[in-house]
Amino acid sequence: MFSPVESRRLYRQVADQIRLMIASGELAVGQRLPAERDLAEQLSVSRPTVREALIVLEVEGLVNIRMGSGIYVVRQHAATVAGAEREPVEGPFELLQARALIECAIAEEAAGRAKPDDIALLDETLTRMGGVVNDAIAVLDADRAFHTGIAAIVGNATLIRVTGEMFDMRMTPYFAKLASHFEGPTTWRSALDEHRAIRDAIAAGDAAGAKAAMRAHLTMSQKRFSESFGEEFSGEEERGRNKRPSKGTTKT
Amino acid sequence: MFSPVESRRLYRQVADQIRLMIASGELAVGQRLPAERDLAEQLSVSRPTVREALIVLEVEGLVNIRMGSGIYVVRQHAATVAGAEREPVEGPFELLQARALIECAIAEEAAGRAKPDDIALLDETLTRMGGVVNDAIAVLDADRAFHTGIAAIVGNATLIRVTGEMFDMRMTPYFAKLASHFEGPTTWRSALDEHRAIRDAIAAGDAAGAKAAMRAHLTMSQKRFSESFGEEFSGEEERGRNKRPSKGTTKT
DNA sequence: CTGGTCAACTGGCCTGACCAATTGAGGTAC
DNA sequence: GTACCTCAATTGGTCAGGCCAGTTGACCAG
Repeated sequence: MFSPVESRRLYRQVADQIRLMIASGELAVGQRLPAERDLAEQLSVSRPTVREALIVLEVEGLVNIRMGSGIYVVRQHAATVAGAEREPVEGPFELLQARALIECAIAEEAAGRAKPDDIALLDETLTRMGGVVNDAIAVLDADRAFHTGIAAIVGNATLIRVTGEMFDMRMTPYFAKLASHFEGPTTWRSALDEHRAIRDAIAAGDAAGAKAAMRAHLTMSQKRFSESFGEEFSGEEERGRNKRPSKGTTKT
Repeated sequence: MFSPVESRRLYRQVADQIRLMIASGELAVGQRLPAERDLAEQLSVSRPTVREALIVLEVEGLVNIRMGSGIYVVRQHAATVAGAEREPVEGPFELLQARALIECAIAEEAAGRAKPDDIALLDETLTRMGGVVNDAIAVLDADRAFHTGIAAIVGNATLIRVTGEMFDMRMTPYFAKLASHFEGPTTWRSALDEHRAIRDAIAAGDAAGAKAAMRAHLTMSQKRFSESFGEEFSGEEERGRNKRPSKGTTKT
């Protein structure tokens, strides 16, 4: 049943093992897990380690921990789980491709629904973005606001959230490292122009145009990205202390 | 309604506090956090509690814990968080609408790329689904495999993940409780028929047909849903950017 | 200046204990 | 007999202190 555990980030291995038992159905949905103390004994680890593993599963949404009662399986499939350790799975290009497909559909839909208020909101992000092209952090924020703002026009919270999540994924260490090389006032101004084209198409109610403009924008992003791919790691940023990305710090 | 407190667990309060400091920029991206022992002292809690909070943030992808070195801020936006009892899950209706938009675009794209192997994979999920319409859990699994299988045809890991995540969202306690009332062998057989229509359109390379079939499938899902419990969601319709309290049941 | 060693961090994990919430069995009043 | 109450066992939540292992940078021999 429960087998002892090996090495390397113990609580994560414990989490993996329990996650596997849930996915395989060995632990059915709704079922109560053994008590923390029992789990610790059966896995030959200490209770704090078991607790840490269970907290991981709780954050992932797989189990529900109820004080004084027990730990219950709430669903079978490991859902989201933010970035952390999945960089080896999805590369920047893959991400941009996915965004192109999804955000094009959103832009297309938004073109038929936009009201003056919505356009005003987009304009706000555009002017804000134009004023901070030299601030790497603030401009990213405006960029994000523009993309989620389009999703907001459709009026669906899920779309807004998914759009934001995909945007945030560029913040993985590996991605951010690359981005720091090709992002600059010049490229941001290009992106801003493309944003304006999208905004205009949506404001005009031109669904096909909005879709095309969004596709062009994300395609260009991809292009700007690949052009600076050759010189991966040439310099370090201000607070960087010579730490290579070493893309496997927490991969399991 | 009764107890808005929920008696927040300590490590979650600590996690919230640190998360806030990151979001506000007080802790910049790339910066190293104080050592666990120092954090424990500054926050007047024990080190295990700090550790548990940091593990939460690590799973969420906000920080990167490096053994022997320290804890580093990776990114600023909280984003995802699957959320066990996180009620901010959008309503079922909203979710299906988002899925319609995104999965239609995916189906459209898949129709132009499907190879025999891909179709065979879809067929496998269809036969499997047909054999277990009476098993509430197994049929859900086959359903999921079909939808992610279509995303897999496009060959983009991000799309597969997003599709699976949106599907899994129906597993929230609130959603699952409602679903148990309208899901049955009959409705599953209807869904299976709609799946077959999607599969046929993709196999035929008919992009527009695949898109239409997927839209029909998710629209029908929505309809089946609202016919049994639709009254509860009659208020939220398209274009409705309301934020329904919809406080998810912490316990069922 | 170069290369290697080592000691002071830092996180990883453990033992053992006590507190607080939940829950159900058993007792009491009606 | 039923309804309510009490209370103790069970379970998660938190704390304290300690040792081990990996990381890092200063220091010293060459």
